[in-house]
Amino acid sequence: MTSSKRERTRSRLGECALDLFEEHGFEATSVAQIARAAGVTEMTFFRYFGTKGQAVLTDPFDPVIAEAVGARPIGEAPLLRAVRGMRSALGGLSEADLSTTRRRVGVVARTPALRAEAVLQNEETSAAIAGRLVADGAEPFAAAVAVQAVLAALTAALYEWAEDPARSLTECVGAALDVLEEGRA
Amino acid sequence: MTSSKRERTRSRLGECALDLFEEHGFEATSVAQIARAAGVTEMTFFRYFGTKGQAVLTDPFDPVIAEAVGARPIGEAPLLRAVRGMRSALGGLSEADLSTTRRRVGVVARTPALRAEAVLQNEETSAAIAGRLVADGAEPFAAAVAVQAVLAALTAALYEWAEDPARSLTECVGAALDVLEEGRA
DNA sequence: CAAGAAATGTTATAGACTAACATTACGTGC
DNA sequence: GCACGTAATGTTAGTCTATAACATTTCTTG
Repeated sequence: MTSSKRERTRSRLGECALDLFEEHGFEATSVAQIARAAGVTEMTFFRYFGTKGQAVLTDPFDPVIAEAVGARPIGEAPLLRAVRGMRSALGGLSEADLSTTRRRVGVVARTPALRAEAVLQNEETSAAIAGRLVADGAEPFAAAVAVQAVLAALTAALYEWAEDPARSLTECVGAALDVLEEGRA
Repeated sequence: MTSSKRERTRSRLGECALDLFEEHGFEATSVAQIARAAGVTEMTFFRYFGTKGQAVLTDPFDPVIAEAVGARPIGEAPLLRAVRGMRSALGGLSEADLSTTRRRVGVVARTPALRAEAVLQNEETSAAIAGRLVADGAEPFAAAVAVQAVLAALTAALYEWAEDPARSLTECVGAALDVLEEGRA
């Protein structure tokens, strides 16, 4: 009722894609297979996802982070603001509802083509956050560098989290951000 | 004698690809066009470059950096060691012989698919540098995070350098590394 | 239940890449 | 300089991602 047909088809495609990618690997599963598993046509798949990879590259973090970074005091240096904003953003996420995210990130972590495609996703997040910093007076290039560095650290943390079942998300991300924050002179 | 046939064909393909990418854009030029311009077959192109993008993704920096990072004192924190090693590595490059590199980076900077593919190149560099840090006692995850952050900053600097003809390479890279090292804006 | 809109299907096409096999060009010893 | 082995290139055929134009079905709402 609350979910339209469109939403249901989309999530069904996403789930089938994730299942197949985990079972056979990303490269070894074709869009036709995914579509068939979801009961639709190849064409329909591409109406929902621009590329095969985007079926697992939907990032739930992106919207949250920019806001948290913006909430940090304006006086802080861009790098610190980005680091600390991200830390608080991820602290608020419950580990529970992240299980499928973990599966998705795991597939990405194991697939070169997906790791590559993921940076395009990151660029959008990056631009949003950097824009926020610039609006508060930061120099554009410095802001861009700071944000990209922090996102690189976050990405490394996500891949670590997805592949080591023993570590929690906040643990991995926290450790990664520590490297950036403490490594300063 | 100085250059085998293989080497000549390879560089001819690379030059033709760069020319065509600059003139028509990466997406709008087909491998068939590149091959024809270089006087060979599509098939031959793929014998030299695994993908269309690799024709312009040959990175001359990768070999140099790992060594320079390794040369930094072992006591430094991973992030600082990576930052300072990279700074000294690029200081030794002459701005003169980097003109085609600048053209290549420019094409990459303007093309999403190439920016994405470039990270796979970066991963190899990253692994080499991180390996060096780990061999000197750094914790693996911290080393990986530090190196990836520094490479993200370097990449941002390279894109800036390629697109702003007024700025020098050392200037761009130096400014980017300053952000990581001092956090200043 | 009709009528418009949203979702899906059909067909056709371009282009990146792969594989198996045939052919030409190269360089090295004699 | 010539034969011979090998490296380089060509040929052909195919798979798969992605796009476009057009037809058809399925929802939804008055």
